[in-house]
Amino acid sequence: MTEVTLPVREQTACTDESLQLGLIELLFFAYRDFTSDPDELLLQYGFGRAHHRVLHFVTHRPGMTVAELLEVLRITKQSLARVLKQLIDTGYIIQIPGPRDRRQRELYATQKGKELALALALPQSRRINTALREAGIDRAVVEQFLRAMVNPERRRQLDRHQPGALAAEDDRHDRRGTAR
Amino acid sequence: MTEVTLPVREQTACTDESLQLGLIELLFFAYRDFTSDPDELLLQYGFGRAHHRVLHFVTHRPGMTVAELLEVLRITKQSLARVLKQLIDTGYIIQIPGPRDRRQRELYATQKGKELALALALPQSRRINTALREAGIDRAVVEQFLRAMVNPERRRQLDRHQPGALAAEDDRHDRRGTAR
DNA sequence: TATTTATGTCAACAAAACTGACATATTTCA
DNA sequence: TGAAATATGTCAGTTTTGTTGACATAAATA
Repeated sequence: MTEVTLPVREQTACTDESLQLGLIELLFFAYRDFTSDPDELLLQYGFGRAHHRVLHFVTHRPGMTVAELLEVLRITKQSLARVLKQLIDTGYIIQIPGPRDRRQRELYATQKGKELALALALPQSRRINTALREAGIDRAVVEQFLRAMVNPERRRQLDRHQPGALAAEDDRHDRRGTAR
Repeated sequence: MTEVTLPVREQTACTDESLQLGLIELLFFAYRDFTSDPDELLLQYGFGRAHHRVLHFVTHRPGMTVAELLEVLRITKQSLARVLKQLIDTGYIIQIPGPRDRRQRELYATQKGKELALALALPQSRRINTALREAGIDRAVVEQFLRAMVNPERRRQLDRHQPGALAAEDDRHDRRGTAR
């Protein structure tokens, strides 16, 4: 029964650090419950988690192009097309031709879309706030840890697109400006 | 552009707490990168993430029954059957009839299975350790937060099955003992 | 003008979940 | 003991969400 607690020799031989089995499992359980929060609501709208993700990013990065959305979600355009089309057809998202480059489609959440995005964020936000309070931990501490868990290449994006930070849009416009 | 930072009125009206948009996104990005760590390895073995999860829990809760595995994973038996059968057929997991109840199948990882489970845990563990170091945070703090993120009903299971804790097996045997 | 780029779309496919139905062996209960 | 409940396995069909590959269109760019 003791040898099931995984080979300690290999563990120390490879990394001289502990195998974080506890945190690995906790991440699984915590994330599963966290994502299950909006599920019931999504079901009522006939949407799935893929729709949730698209609506979230379009709402919080208004004016995002299709290419930018693909890069954030890391899926193929064919995969995105299905859910995005549904969100557009049902009036949660609108597309407008890019003012500088008319090939691009800038994406915006409608009022209806913003309201749904908020309704989906509320239970997740409540879970996080409750957990922070119960554990007696400051938001910034968890934020630091999670940020460090993200691949370094991706962290730049996070800095540019802090939800609520307005620098993001300006930055995007700058890039497109200099590209001409 | 400012109204996109979501209706502050509703936010305060509902919960008097902040909408944790930053943490919601960070959880998405962090978990995605975290789960992508073992992907390359899994691909080489012709397995997917579903196999990873099954192998993980069978390795760290040896003697688990099919029913217990289903409860932890929260999937249907038809869904489990497919991946479990593959793991058994390829010699990563074995089944033995429960000694007390011969209808049950107790699941055990083979040596081969334990080795793969370890190899899959290593990159995830490394990411966690690096993140803790970079953020200068103690493991216990993150553990407290993640535990509080899990649905309260589930936390009991976590206490019984701390990876590395040996009380789990005894507990299970006790339960089955009294059931007769 | 020719090429590249941004987007859209068609078709086929795969992983991993689901439901519903039914079979078998074993245990439990009246 | 015989009937009912339980643990597991399996067949068949469906859904969601991802994939590849191919090709079309409009707009920008060299």
